[in-house]
Order: sequence, then C-alpha cells, then structure tokens
Amino acid sequence: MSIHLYDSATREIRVFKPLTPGAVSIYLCGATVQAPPHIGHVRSGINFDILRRWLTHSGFQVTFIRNVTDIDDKILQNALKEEIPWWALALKYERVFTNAYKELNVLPPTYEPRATGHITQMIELIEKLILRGKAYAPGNGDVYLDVHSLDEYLTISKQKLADLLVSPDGDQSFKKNPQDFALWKGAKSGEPSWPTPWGAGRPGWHIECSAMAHAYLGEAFDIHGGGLDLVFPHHENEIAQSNAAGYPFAKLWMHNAWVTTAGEKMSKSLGNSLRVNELLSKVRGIELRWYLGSAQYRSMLEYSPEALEESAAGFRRVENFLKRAKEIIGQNPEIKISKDFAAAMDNDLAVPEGLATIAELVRSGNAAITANDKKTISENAAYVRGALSILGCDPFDDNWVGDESNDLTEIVDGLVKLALAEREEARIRQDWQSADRIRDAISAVGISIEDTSSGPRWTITRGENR
RNA sequence: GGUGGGAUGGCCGAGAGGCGAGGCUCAGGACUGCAAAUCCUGCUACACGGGUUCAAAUCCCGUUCCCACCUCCA
Repeated sequence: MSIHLYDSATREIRVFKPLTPGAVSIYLCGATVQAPPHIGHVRSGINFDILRRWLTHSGFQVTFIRNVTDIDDKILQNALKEEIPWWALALKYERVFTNAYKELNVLPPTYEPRATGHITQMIELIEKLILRGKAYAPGNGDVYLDVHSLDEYLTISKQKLADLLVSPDGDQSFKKNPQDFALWKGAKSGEPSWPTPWGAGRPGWHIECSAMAHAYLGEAFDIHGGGLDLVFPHHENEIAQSNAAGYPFAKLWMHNAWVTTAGEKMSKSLGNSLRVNELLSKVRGIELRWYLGSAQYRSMLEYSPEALEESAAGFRRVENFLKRAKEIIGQNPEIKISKDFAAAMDNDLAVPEGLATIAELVRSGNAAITANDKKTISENAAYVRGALSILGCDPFDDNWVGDESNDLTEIVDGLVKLALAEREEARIRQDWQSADRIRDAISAVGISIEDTSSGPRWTITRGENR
C-alpha cells in the first residue's frame, strides 16, 4: 500500500516517493494578508492539512512550510484605504488568518516565514540570477527575469510563450520582452523599500516563494502546493527563478480547486466571497471544516447555504454515533484507520470515498448500539474516530473540546436531570401532557431529549442557526 | 487566440469499459404514550448525436452549454 498523488506538472497520478526516505518536505503558498480570509482560502489550508495528516499517519516525518506574504501591491492599497501603516494592516490580517486556521483545526506549519523577513535571501537569489545571465537590471530600480534566456518555461501550465496575451499594464518600456516579469520593483515615492545593489525597492510577487522555499527546504523538495489559480503565473515564475538559479525545485505539484458560488469562482474582484467569520456564526468550526474538506481537493466545491447545512447535519449524525459509543464503552474510542479508508486516502486523497466508509461504519455501529453489541460498537467507533482524526474533525480532539464548554456540562446535566426526573414521574402516571410540557420547555432552551432503552438522553442542539 | 476543468437521479456528490459509491430529501415499515434518535425497505441516473465492443456514464468522433487561467487571486 502506498500513497498515490496527482502531479499537476505531469497531469497523472503517480506513486509518491520522497527525495529522502521517511521524510517529506512541503511548501504551500499561504495567504497574502491583505483582507480577512474567505472560505476558499481556508479550503486550501484544510486540503493540505489533510495531506499533511495523512502523510504523518503513513509514517513520514513532514516538514511543512506555509508562507505569509506581507508585502504586496494590494496590501499597500488597502493600508491607504484603512489609513493605517502597511505593516500594521499585514499583521492585523495575518492574525485573522491564524485565528481562522485555529478555529478550523488546521495545524500550524512547521515554520511560517514572512516575506519581509527574507529580503536578504531574495537579494542573494536575484544577484545569482543576474550573475548567471538570466536576469537584468535596466537601471530604473527594477530587476526582470529574462524569460527567453530560460531552457524551459511554462512547463506546468503547458502554454506557449507566444500564445500568452500581453499584459495591458503598459509599463514595459524597460523590459527586453513583454513577458519578462519583475523580480524586484524599484520604489515609488511613499512606498516601503529596502536597499539593494540596484537601488531601493521591494520584492516582486514571485521571488519570495523561491527564496523561502530554498531557505527552509533546500534546492529540491518534495511537494509544492497552492490554489489552482496560482499555476500561472505564480508557480511558473517560481519554477523559472529557481531553475534559472540552478535549483531543481519541487518534485511534485499539487493544486486545490476552488470554492465556487453559482458556478463561479469566489474572488475578491467579483465580490462574491464568503468570509470565514460569517459562516462560523452559522455552523461550528468542526462542521465548516467537515464541509470544506468533504470534496476531493481537485474538485470544485459549489457553495450554498443548503449544502453547508446538509453537510453539517451529516456530520452531527457521525458525531452523535461517536458520543453515544463513548457513553456505552465508558471512554473515548480508540483511533484506528480502516483498510478501506486508507485505500481511499492513498488514492490521491479520495475523501468522498473515505466518507462512504464512515457512513457504513456509522450505520452498522448504530445497529450495534441497538443490539448492545459492545465489541462492534467500540471497533466501529475506533475506525470512525480514526478517519475523522485524519480529516481534522475528531470531536474528541483537544482543539474542539473547548467548543463544548465542558466545565458547564456537569452543571447542566444536574439541572436537566432534575427536570427529567419530574417528567419520568409524569410518564409513570401516564400524564403525557405534563411530560410533553417539560420536554418542550427543555428543548426551548436548546437541549433535545431522546428516550432510549436505557432512559432519557439529552444533547445540546444550539438551535437551528448556531 | 492559447491552456485547462466540467455537465451524473428531486438535491448534493463519487466513480472512469461489466458487478446499482455514499449522503440528504421523499414514501412505506419497525421501535415509541407521542416525539426524537436509530434500523429496515423503496426511488436504476450519467448533456446531445453517432461509432467501437459480447458489454459504454466510463473508450473514439462530432455537437451544445457552463466555468476558469493567460491582470490580482486559494
């Protein structure tokens, strides 16, 4: 059994073999911290978090780098709008992102480098590129990569240089060729800048990732990830810069698809993006994560409020089984990975197929609860919990347990039991009216009552819209 | 113009030549004082037109429609 992954570069699924046996190095293009995250951003984080958890489970030592881009055109623009310094804006949104990742149980990366902390590495890389005759500084403070000097270009988007539409930004007077792209941008007045051999300026968009991947993962590493929209130009240009410097760079490219609404990509410019915070007021973090992680990472995920609610309800069914299993076996279920789930994950992270195995375990597990078959209950619960732990949705994970305000649970339990005792008395009298009145009163505050063979059981429902 | 992705039952969503993924909804049943939860049964779909094959949702040819990238994007 071995992990198979789809490589965007070769466009085929291949057996994954790391450069160093037993270890995997991953670089994921993280956020440009210019605004709060929408669910598309965190889908990427979740997809690669699942990859990371699966690789770790499979016995690999994973080094996971996810950068923060904290200097860029939009950051400068938005800082002007918000009337705060650009660095304050960047840090503000970096914290919002960090918080969103935490609320969705996305593990912190091994290291999370910021672009502005690696100016030195970028300058070194650019100098190397100039020395090798792959880049040029025309004297206006900019430095461009000479794409015609490359042995190869556009290898993963499979486009031809001549077919590209020329960007309409006009400012091409210093370029040898319109397709050349900026490694470094000369400072305009009022903009932040760093001193360089070519004058004061700031980084181009792509150079940071080449520099940071090199700094933390070396000249070659296993997996480079990001959203599908980064294939061109961002990743092509990263490859161009790194290869031109003599680095083999990434061995495998993985790209997650988007979250769409009404068939259209969620994007800032369209204004149809859904903020993470917005949705966290509708469903719990664990439910949002379950939803965003439920589609295969290369499939578009079509968002609708109904789809989210349906998915959340589906998760609650799974969660409910685990909690009932815990009550019966008297402790948290073990964490085990079933063969079927493993086979699904090994197949390019086929989460939907994995979900089907969970559904079957929950169904037969519930039947086992009815039959009071403890062996099957604990076995199924262990496999379900194992699968959920890979998906980052294990309800017994410390990250989520805080959600439950556990310290209050016992107090509530005492109160609810008082009321239930009264209801039981009414039921013995066959005074259904009183019994139902008590049940209705309890459910009105967001606690639902189920009569089971072993007596009444209560759970917090939080109402429809939380 | 170039490069990709897609169209699957009421809905969501997998699969990728034969053996009905799965979920949700709905209908019926079991359990229940009634609910809720749970279980059981039912609902034979793959954009369109050709073709290949013993066999096609899956392969080939053609057509229609949708989305995206080539400017900032996860």
